[in-house]
Amino acid sequence: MGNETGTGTRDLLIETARDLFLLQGYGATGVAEIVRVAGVRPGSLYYFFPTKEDLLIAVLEWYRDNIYEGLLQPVYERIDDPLERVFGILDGYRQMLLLTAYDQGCPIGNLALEVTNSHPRVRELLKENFVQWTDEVARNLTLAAGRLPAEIDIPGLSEYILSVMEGAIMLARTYRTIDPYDNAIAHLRDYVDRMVEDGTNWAKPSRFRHASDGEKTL
Amino acid sequence: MGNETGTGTRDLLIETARDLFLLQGYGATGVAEIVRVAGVRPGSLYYFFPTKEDLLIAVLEWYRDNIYEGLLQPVYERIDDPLERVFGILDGYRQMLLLTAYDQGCPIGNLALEVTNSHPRVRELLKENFVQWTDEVARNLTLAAGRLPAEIDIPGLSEYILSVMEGAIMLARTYRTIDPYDNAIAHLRDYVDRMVEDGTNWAKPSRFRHASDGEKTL
DNA sequence: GTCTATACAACGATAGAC
DNA sequence: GTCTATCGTTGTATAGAC
Repeated sequence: MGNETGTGTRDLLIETARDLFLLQGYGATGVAEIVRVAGVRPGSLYYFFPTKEDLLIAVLEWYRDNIYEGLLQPVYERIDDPLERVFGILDGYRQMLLLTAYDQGCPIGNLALEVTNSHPRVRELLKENFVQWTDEVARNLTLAAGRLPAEIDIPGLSEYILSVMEGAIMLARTYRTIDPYDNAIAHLRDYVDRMVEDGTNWAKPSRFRHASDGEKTL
Repeated sequence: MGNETGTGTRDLLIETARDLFLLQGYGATGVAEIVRVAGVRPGSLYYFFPTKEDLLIAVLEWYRDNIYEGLLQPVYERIDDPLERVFGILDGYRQMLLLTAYDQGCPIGNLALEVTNSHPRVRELLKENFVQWTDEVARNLTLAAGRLPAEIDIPGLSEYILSVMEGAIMLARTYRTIDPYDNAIAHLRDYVDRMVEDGTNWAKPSRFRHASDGEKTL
């Protein structure tokens, strides 16, 4: 096909590299393989991306710019409750693990551990992706703030949720079973439930506590 | 130097590879670099390890066989309380992040995400290392069982703690700041505190709850 | 913007003398 | 068990015609 700007080829290369990086990692994916799978010649790739790292940067920018379509929208279509939307996002990663037989985890998490000692711009984009994720979770938690304790540190809790998810994916992929992921999310749910039921929370060495029972069908 | 069994060279190669894999990853570390840093010739390396992957396996076996000396002993020397020993282990990773300026995370976690789609024996050893870690945490939690709710699922909680730690290391290394790690451990502490103070826990959809106050200076 | 052809270094691994 | 020398492949990246 080919259009006047060559955008089609550029996007094709980004999407091909994205998929291969996700499956095999950045270092294990060769430029030759990318152009072969994309059906493009090396000259075209290096026309758009002077180095392989520039292609990685474009992939990370793609993830950053497509979080809604790829991650949030499918969940938000099914779920309205903001707190359940957070757990819906987590369930999305669970489905990915099952569908790919643990071959694919979190794209950003994989790259984070592999290339974090790399070029500054890459780390910057990894951070941007993580921050975008936690900001979205925080937005949902804010919408659910009525059910959560007033003094809750929503950004901190959001970041904690990301930590749990990334670690749980790591274990599930290593064990080749969903159990560690389900276990981790169940504990996370238990933790949030305690906050909801409790009216207290926060991880700082706060030790103020008061009984306040009550059933909750979160 | 050189002894009759060549064990010295073998161990030297394992330790050199271990350090380089930790700093740069498995794929990014070349065999040529390993032998150069170790001051050994390629012929010697391939005498002991037919392939690079065999060397990786030896490194993972090293971690498995040295968890006490490298990880537990320094903590257990300072801390006696079993529950605090768990948080002491977590603090060890915190010190490593700070001392290496976020260049080094968890050796097993790094390799887990990088080579988990690799040879079965490698994944098996990654799992052995994780299980050994969670078993040790579970042992400590069992010793502290008097303070924890009776119905607690100790293996599940131990695995959850590992998930939190691995994810938190990932974020701290990406952000190049200790904040995400401290935030995650603080939330974990809060969660455990709630169990200790509460007398209830467990992440299954159990919703039985009963008040039981009491101060606790964990 | 895309093509063919290829440069040049690094890769894992091996051969064979000692 | 260790040495030197090197094989064959793949890696990223480039040159220059079209």
